[in-house]
Amino acid sequence: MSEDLGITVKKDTDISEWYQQTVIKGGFADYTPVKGMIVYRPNGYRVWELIMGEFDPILKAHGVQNVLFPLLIPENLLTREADHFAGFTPEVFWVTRGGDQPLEEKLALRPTSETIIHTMWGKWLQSHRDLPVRFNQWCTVYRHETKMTKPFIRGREVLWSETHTAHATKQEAEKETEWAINAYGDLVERILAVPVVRGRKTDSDKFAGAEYTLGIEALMPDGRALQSGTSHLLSHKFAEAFGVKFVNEDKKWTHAWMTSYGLSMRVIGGMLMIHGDDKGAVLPPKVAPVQVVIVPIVFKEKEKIVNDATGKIHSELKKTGLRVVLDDREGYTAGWKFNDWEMQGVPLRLEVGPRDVEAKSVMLVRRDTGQKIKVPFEKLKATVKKELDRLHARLFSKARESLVQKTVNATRMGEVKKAVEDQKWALAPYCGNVACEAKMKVETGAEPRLIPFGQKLLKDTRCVACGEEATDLVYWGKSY
RNA sequence: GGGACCGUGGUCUAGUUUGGUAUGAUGCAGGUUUCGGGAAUCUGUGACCCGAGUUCAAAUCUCGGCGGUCCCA
Repeated sequence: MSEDLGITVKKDTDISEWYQQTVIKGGFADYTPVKGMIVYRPNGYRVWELIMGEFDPILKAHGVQNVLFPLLIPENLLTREADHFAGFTPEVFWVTRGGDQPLEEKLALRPTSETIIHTMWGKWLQSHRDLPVRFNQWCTVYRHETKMTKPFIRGREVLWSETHTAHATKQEAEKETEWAINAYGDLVERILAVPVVRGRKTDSDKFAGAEYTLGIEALMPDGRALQSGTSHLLSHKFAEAFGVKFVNEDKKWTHAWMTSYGLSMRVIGGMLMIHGDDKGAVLPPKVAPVQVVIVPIVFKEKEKIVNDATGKIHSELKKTGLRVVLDDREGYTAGWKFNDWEMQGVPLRLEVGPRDVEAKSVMLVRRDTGQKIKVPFEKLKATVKKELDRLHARLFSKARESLVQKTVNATRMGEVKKAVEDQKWALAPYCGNVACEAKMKVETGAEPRLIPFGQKLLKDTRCVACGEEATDLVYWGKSY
């Protein structure tokens, strides 16, 4: 066996290198000649398709309609809402030429689509009867990132779902904002087995132009937080800038209350980083392109009985709706195939050789634990289902334990600093003063990630940075 | 925004200091033989990121570009 065929570094030793190899060798993505833009290879894109497949019906059931707006946004629209433009302008890609001719007006590759969607709503919306309206698009957005890029985690081209809504009342819009962040949190936990904390971003970290931003954050094995979905209460600012108005029941023209929320393929990166091991990816069954792989162990003289058995198992399992592959490739040994599928993260493997066929059973192997279970033919379907569920549950509980174990309650700056050094994050009180965030960054290396929902501050709690009366508990940590 | 490192067949890699025929592995194609954790063997295949400069001669030295990785703000 050659050691450098698979993943050549241990996850604990060098997570950056490990992640890169896991993504590339697992067939999820690869670099392209375009800086910061990756290609989603079949394994990676299929994961995204499965995420879309799970989430799109949830959006539709909530009254969201799918649309597709133009990729290019004229400069004058992007600049119309001042905070929004100030926030995004440093990283906008501009199209300035058409063929040989310079364009009269620069066109931005959308960094996000509020400006173009609200423009059209300004034209279309007239009555309170038109509200609420909810548009979603599964699309790409573009940001000229100057920081280091990382496949799925940060790139210049991002695949995502962006949803935009307009409502008649602020209460409704606020409710929408909360609905979205909980929908994201539930989705990520249910299908990616990634536990998240939910809460509000501090003011310095909110979406450019929003009244406030809600977010979900997952914690990576190296103690960095990964923002995995955001939901913004835009209130009236955009409505005013783009003239999104309607006639209310009192016959008065009123601005609509807007929200927007987004979930990107970043969650795929987080999922890979959290669950993977030294052999590569470990995929939760709900998003695994292949859930079960059957590997025949073929011997010359017993070839036929093994092939008959695996063929039968394959077609039986397919009938149950599972995504199952029979690896009958010739010229590869069984051991080679094991490693190949493990690298890709396939949750369950069924080994079928002459010994198994004679015993009327198969050997089922769990990707997460390596555990081998001898399963009689007649119990196979039920056992496969059960083990897939168990695998998902174990991935989630392991990740949740890690989240709990890496969360430190702190009241002093030194404790936050220590937490960051230990590759953890800290929950510590904060007074709401932006100067304290800057101080924390310098002294501890940590940024405020989220103000979790449902935290009750004891009276007289002091800000971890300045010692003044605190207003919120905040997760502090490094981030991706 | 600042800094460091790197770029050789599809992949990994030797060679770069000291300029001169490019090393090995793996992969890939076709055979033979195998198959319970990356098997063996034979034949074939395939590379110095791009551009300019220095030189009789550049993978090697210089400059620029492109791309990648990491660290700090």
